[in-house]
Amino acid sequence: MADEKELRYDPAVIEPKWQARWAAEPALYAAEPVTDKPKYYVLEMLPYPSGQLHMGHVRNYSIGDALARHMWMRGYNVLHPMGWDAFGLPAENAALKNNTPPREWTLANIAHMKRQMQRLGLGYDWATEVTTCLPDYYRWNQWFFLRMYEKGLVYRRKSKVNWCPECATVLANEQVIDGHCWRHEETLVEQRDLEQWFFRITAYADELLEGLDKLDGWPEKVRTMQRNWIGRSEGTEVDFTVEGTGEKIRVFTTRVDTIFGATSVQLAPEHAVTKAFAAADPSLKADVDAMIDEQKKAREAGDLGAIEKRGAATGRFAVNPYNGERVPIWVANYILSDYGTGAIMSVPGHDERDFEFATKYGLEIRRVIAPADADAEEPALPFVSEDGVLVNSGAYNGLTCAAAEQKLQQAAKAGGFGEATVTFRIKDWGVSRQRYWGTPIPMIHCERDGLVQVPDEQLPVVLPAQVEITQQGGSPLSRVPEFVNVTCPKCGGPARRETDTMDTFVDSSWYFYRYMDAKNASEPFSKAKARYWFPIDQYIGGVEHAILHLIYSRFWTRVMRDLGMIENSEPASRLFTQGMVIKDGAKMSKSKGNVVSPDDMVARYGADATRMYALFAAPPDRDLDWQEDGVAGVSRFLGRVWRLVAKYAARAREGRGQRTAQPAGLALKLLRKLHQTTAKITLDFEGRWHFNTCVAAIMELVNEIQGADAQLEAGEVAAEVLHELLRTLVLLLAPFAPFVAAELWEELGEEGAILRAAWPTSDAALAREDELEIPVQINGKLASVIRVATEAANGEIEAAALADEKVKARMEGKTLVKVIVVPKKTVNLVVK
RNA sequence: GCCCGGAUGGCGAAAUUGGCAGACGCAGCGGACUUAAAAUCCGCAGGCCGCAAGGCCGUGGGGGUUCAAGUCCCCCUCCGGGCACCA
Repeated sequence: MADEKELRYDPAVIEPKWQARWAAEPALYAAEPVTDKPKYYVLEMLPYPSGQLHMGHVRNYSIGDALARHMWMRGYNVLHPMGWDAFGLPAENAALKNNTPPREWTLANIAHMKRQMQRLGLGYDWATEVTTCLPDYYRWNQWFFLRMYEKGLVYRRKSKVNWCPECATVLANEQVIDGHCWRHEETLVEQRDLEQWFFRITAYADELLEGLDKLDGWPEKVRTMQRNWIGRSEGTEVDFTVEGTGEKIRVFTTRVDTIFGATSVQLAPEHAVTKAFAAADPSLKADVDAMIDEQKKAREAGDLGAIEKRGAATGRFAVNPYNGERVPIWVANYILSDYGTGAIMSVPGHDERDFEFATKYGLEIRRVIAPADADAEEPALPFVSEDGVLVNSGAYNGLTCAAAEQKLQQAAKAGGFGEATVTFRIKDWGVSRQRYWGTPIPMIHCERDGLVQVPDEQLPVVLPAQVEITQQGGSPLSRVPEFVNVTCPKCGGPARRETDTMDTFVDSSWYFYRYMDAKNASEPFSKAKARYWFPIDQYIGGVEHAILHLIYSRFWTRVMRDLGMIENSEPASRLFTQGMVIKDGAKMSKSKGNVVSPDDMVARYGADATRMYALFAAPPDRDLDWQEDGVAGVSRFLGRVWRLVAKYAARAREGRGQRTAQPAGLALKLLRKLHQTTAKITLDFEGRWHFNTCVAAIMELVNEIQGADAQLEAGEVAAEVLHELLRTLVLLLAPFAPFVAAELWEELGEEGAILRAAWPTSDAALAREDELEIPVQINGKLASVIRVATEAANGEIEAAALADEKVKARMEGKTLVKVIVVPKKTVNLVVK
């Protein structure tokens, strides 16, 4: 590299060179088998193979790769895998558009994106690659489905489901955002009644909620979102009896202590009792139909709250089981049939909404809760409080709300007209999809035997290759007779195969368990490996999966635990959600035309500069504003590193080995900066993750070394010092710019891969400054700066401050009132 | 409406515990090198006043606590995200 030409930093030369070397040496990035070594599992969310990496991916993977490389250098056994969330609708759309089979399209995209990742120098263990659309993976989806079916965690039922006309399939609740399809932001989701397969995620609702409290390595934001989504609500169900018919209306309430104040019962428009009443009353039916329509429209618009509250009296009455009182039954347009029991008791005295409704329709408003403090003035109604005592409530008068709730629940239970209960907002996970490109559901419909499981030995149920993809309703698989027509495994008679496929979120709910044992043909993964590798130490991805993928994964992990396959209850002990990549103030998107292609960046500035910029431009948890000039700046910086190392590499090599002499002068100054930088970066990797300032710190270090170039040229610094400086600099750079680090490592004459070199340690004694600059303030305003010994006593600092010329000048004619010395920080002179 | 973030130079940002606001980089300006340009290197650079020394102002706005506030407390504005008739 002595020759002039090679002094130029050219990523287009070195990056392909190392890319080829790494490809030829896959063991470099491979995890070791289960050992005594401490393990570190760092995982980035696997991408959907759309065909192109975008900057959000680059950012996500640059963070994960930096961490993985750092942990490798810290001596951990690191698992750092990558895979493909490869089922899903875009492949079918592409098939319609280009007449390419989904499988071909998907696999070609994967091949391309894998090359992009390799070009970026991301250190993945490709031997563990998982591709969810291949039978060796999705057979285990089927296997899990059957195990869950056996445990009653899978069931089939007809119900109201979300239907996206654009996708021509059903969506899970989690995939409906404000009434719109999560994939088609413009498309309103319709409600349809369909027979569907469900996973009983609600069986784990309580546990999923409680687990959040212990997930302190997860962002509070994500935990809050999940808590809201699960929406646990403790309350009481109580049966009111319809006068005349004796029919029961079960209401759900969180405030059974206010039940003596119930002055009406209100039904959802779609409640079964409503339907019965409406059938006998044409004018009521018209009202109810209008309300159903209203709710449907509001639901589709994603704003149920926008409906103006209204109701219709049914003319019927219901009896309160606690006091035998008869109250009118109403139908109201804000009561939802799918929450609680679809019926409520209305207590206008102690609930804002009920108060509003009762006022509108002239229903009775009654006080049944008084303030706990008997001397307090009677508050105006509605009085919404749980810190009161009951009044006008018969035998329960005088009890606190909490005590009354208990007694009332006991009475309901004893009287057989109700019980304490818990209601959740979360619903079971609808997993049926009427699409082709997904995991076939391994069930068979037999006329004689009903639902029959596909026997394990017949797995996988393979997706047929030749299928006509259309936009018409019904699964494309239902039009493949060879697929549909089977013999019943039980009776051997003719039977029909299930033609729905599974939601692709099934694939991503457990893929991270497969990596550690990706080739296992006899089980999803080995239990021993799971015990070693799980939970994931650090999971990294976008916050957009806070509810979808991350709640399904937590559910699935618990299911596997209860199947005896793993011992952990949570998939990941730490979660990091990186910010979005934006440009010109908006998230990058094709429609906004502000997309920056990673390929372009790599071609122009190299992978190192692109990745390092992604880490440098903002802290990883914040949004990042992409500015191409910034990438150019990072590229220039790498060029400076390159020239610096190249210039002194020969001399540094002469100084290989342990530095012995106690450094002084310039050597001390430079080594001090080096050890300070090492300490700072090491600390950041341990949790704070401000990689932007890590890069800045390396830049400062390089500035300092380069600033002494003339003295270095003059040989003022010993070869061993030069060696330590450059060698450590390259090590510090390695997690952020792996190509240039690898090249310079070799240039410095080091043997072996830099990834296997030990992360540098900081010598605290060397890093410590022996003199500090201390600002001197007068009345809190900066007056001067003094230099004192680091360990100077307060008295010395004070004396030095008072002796300072500038300070003296400012103190002229003033009286010193008080002196505050903060060691190593500041001196403040309070004067009058 | 409720819950989380956020607001700092022309721009991206930094300030780990309350202790020199603006590190690092971009853009800009000046200089060196060059026939010239690019590249590179050196330097300047929050605003206002000033030839300068220096002074005053300054972290969305208002108030407060403190010797000292970007940082803590109260109120408000704006931006981003999430939730929202949930009984």
